[in-house]
Amino acid sequence: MKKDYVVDDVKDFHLKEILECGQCFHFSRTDSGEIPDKYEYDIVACGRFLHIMEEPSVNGIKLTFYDTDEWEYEHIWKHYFDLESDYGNIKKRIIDADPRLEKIISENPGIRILNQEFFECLISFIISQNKQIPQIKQVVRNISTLCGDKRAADTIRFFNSDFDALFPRPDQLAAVTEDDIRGCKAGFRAPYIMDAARRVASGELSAKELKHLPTDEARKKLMSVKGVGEKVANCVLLYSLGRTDAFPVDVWMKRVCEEMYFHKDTPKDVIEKEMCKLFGNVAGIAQQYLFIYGKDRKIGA
DNA sequence: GACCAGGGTAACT
DNA sequence: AGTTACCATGGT
Repeated sequence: MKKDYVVDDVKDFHLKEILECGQCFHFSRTDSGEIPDKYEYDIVACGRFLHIMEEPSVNGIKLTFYDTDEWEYEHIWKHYFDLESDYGNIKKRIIDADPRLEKIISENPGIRILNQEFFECLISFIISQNKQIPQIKQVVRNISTLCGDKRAADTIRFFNSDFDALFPRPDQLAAVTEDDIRGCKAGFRAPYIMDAARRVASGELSAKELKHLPTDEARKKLMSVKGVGEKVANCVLLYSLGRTDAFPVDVWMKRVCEEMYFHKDTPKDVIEKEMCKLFGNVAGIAQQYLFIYGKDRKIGA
């Protein structure tokens, strides 16, 4: 059994805000919630099962990665949780662009943009179209159970949720049938998922290639997949390819931006363009603070 | 039963 | 180029 790995005095970090702001779908809170400021989550990501705990500490928060060694933290989780980025500086740049964001950021100051695995992110946000977050999570779970690598029982301490498999690799998902995917409650998205899986499995579409392209060209290439439009492409760029200049506009962002900036019904592409102009290279991160702010307050709904 | 959900496509003007 | 019906499924 591996030891646990502890990281102390982490700033600008809150597990609940990071995981439950709609950027990822393969996790579950497992603690009772009875101890103030303590959180435990099971996360399935990066081809691994992780149980993680957050507690308050003197200067920031303390994270415990269970059954994790130093190599795994340094090479996998540090990047996944975006712990290399200076969110103090990022917040400053956002607030410089629009001082009204200071109050909005202060409502969820622990948000970070995860660096997710490309294939899972692509499929997850294809699923996301016209679905609510709890349903997206269910389909992601169903697809994992369908054809992902199974978790060996009792190998990870405190892993309490019923996640029984990893998200499938492209070849695993490409090998099942469209009806199998429909059986996962994917509905009309099933053929989209098959198309994406086959194109990634064949090597026609890859994270490595997309990372070398300018954001506009990478977006265009992603949108050549059936079922991937402007919004889904921007989510993949932001959440898995490190493009913080990508600004996804969903129903909530449309409502929030119309209330704060446009004061009238405005096309989504206009909103995207203007917000990118305002926030530049940190637009996608500004989007995340605005998204959860608007959703929590049901602005415009 | 109508309406909506972290939308996108195809078929219309 | 800009609008509109339709797409499965589950929740209110």
